[in-house]
Amino acid sequence: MARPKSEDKRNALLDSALHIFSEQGLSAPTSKIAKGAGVAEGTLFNYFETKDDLLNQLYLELKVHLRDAMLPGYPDTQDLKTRLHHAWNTYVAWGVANPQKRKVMVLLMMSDRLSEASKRSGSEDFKDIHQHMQEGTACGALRDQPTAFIAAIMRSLADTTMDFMSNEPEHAQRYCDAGFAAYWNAIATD
Amino acid sequence: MARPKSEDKRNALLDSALHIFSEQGLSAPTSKIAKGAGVAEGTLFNYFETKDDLLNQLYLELKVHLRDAMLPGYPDTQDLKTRLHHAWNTYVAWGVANPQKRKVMVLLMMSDRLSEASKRSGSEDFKDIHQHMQEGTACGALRDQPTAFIAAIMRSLADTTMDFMSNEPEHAQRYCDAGFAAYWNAIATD
Amino acid sequence: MARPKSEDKRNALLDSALHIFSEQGLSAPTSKIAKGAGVAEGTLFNYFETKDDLLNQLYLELKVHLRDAMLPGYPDTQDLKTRLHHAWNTYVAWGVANPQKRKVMVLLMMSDRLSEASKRSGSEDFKDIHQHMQEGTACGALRDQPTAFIAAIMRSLADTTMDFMSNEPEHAQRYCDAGFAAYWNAIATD
Amino acid sequence: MARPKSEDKRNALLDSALHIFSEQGLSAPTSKIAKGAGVAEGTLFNYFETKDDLLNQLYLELKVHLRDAMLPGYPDTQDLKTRLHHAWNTYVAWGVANPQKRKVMVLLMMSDRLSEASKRSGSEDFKDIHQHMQEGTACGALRDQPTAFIAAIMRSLADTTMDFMSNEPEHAQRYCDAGFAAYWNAIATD
DNA sequence: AATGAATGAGAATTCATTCAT
DNA sequence: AATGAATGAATTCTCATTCAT
Repeated sequence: MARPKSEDKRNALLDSALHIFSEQGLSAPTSKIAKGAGVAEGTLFNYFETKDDLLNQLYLELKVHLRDAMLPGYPDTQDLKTRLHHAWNTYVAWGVANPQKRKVMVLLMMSDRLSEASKRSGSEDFKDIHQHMQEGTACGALRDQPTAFIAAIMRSLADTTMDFMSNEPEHAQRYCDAGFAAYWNAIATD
Repeated sequence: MARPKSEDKRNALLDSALHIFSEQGLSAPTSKIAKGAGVAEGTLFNYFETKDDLLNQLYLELKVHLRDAMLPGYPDTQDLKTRLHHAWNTYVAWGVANPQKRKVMVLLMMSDRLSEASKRSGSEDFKDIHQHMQEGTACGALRDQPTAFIAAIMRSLADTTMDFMSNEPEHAQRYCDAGFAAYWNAIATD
Repeated sequence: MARPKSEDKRNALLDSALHIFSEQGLSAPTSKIAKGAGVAEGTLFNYFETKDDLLNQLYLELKVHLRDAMLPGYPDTQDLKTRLHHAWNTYVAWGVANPQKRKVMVLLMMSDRLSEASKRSGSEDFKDIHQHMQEGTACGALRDQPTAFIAAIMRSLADTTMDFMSNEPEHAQRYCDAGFAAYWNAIATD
Repeated sequence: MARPKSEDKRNALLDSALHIFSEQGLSAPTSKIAKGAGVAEGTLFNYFETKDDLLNQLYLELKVHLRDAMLPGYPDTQDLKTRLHHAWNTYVAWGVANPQKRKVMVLLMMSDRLSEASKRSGSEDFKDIHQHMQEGTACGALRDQPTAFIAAIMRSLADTTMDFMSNEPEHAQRYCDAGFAAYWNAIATD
């Protein structure tokens, strides 16, 4: 009875938000997002209570999308380097394939518009991955540092690497390899 | 003396902008900035044509400020590790001492409101420092990568390090040391 | 039975409107009214063409409700004072027992959203009562004034009285008696 | 320096608000009020922080306006009837001369948008007048009722009276006199 | 040059009403 | 008839910028 709230429209709105935020920043007006999704301005607020709600839900979608890109095929049983390499490669591949998603994710994390609940839920999504990375990191320069630090360093190195990959696509592979080599050297001792 | 526009006021405006942007983001209204500087709303536009102009000039000021913190005492003649350690230490010291400046600098760089001219001019300021870092980096995992990459990696590692230092001040020194060790391992081979 | 639109639903809507308007004023959204009645937003417009139509019909319902509270047991054959006392007592009793109805009735009358037809129809309902009050008012200060004026004055005095009764329930009876005494003195000479 | 905030504009806004509210109710849009005052939409918010602020300030202006109409020439030293007659006459004269002000005042008082502070301040304005009315009311049907009740009754009787005066201007004087006679009979015994 | 009032183009929402299901 | 998603005009308020003083 009545039209069901369409998952398509919700996705169209999130997708439109993604594109517009990546181009114009999070201050882009909701009217443009609605137009980009092909719906009326008011319709956006049928799917998201407020703009901030849209922001938070978009964040969670992105987190899940990234996790789903990183989790499959995780070489649980292999040694640390192999596991980290998998994390590195899947993260970089995701970021290179989804530059807008990566950019908006950063904008969101810097924006102070994410609720504590969203942040928690977003971290929750990555519990598995962090656990996979955790075991056996205990060597090298970062021997005594918390896993969060190791993970944050991977993230920052990978992000920097991706920036260069995007700017010089012809050297993308070289940067990717060098980036991981640097990361591995940074945290471990062969 | 005969200069009509007071340098003091300009500085007060930039300073106020820094504080307000660091607290409220770049979308903070110009009226608040003017108030924080103790001048009238309209006066701001005697010193900066537009809000974007203010943003760009603030960016350049921050870049120069950082460079002036990193350049003096540079151990030109010492070996690479010593030089990089100096860069690391001065950068981290600056960031820890000026968290607002660091935060606003990041906000500005992510904001797509910086003109190409500003970005170029900002890079220009760091030519010297990059040159100092450049010589003799040719070893380790990043042997064949451009200095810009090496520098960007330092920046990202240092930024991550500083985030942890701020969050856990009691372990600040440990993070700082571990961060540099990681960096050095990342790029060089002893 | 064969009636498609349910009288129950119509009543539920009017009842919900009453409660919500009394709490939030006439600008309360129709969606809340529908929800309060346990029907869908759109259903409201199957029973009332527009919000204004709902307002007008609610007004008429309230008028009838009040009349039905005042009419039974009217001491037609008694003297004026007795009749007016009956009118006073039944009106006050109704108002005290139905504060929401009284409030919304006032809101509606002040709202300029009642059609002429509704106003006329509402007055029509009170023709009998006015007639009952009319006969033999010809004495006292209001000797030469139209019954409508006498009735309006009763209404305003009773409303004021009820406001004080509500605010000071412990003195309700005193106010009620004093109010009627004042009214009787106002219009008649013993 | 700079344009001073003009008292004229503030008055034009309050005046425009008065006219528009009296015709369309308190839900009339601020844009119409601004237009009616001959200023830009945004200008309204230079003079009144919010629409509610405008409402509250308008209320206070009206209260003061009424008080200024009732206070001068108050026959302090005369007997009660004379004093009440003065109050009655000045109030009715004000209401008849300013039907919009009277209507909007009622709308405001019923609106639940007045702050406690405004209500208090509005009452404060009438302290003198209430005091003048107070002394020596101790007789008649309302002998034992609080002054507030006596005053409220005057107000409601006078309002009703004015409604009839407006509807039948040719009998205005008759209604006015009859109204006061009714009031006096209501509360006192000669 | 300095001031701050004035401006008006947005911005995020709300909501009566329509209409596909 | 009932539903509730979709609509888009309307609303309050913000803010970069202009301009009279």
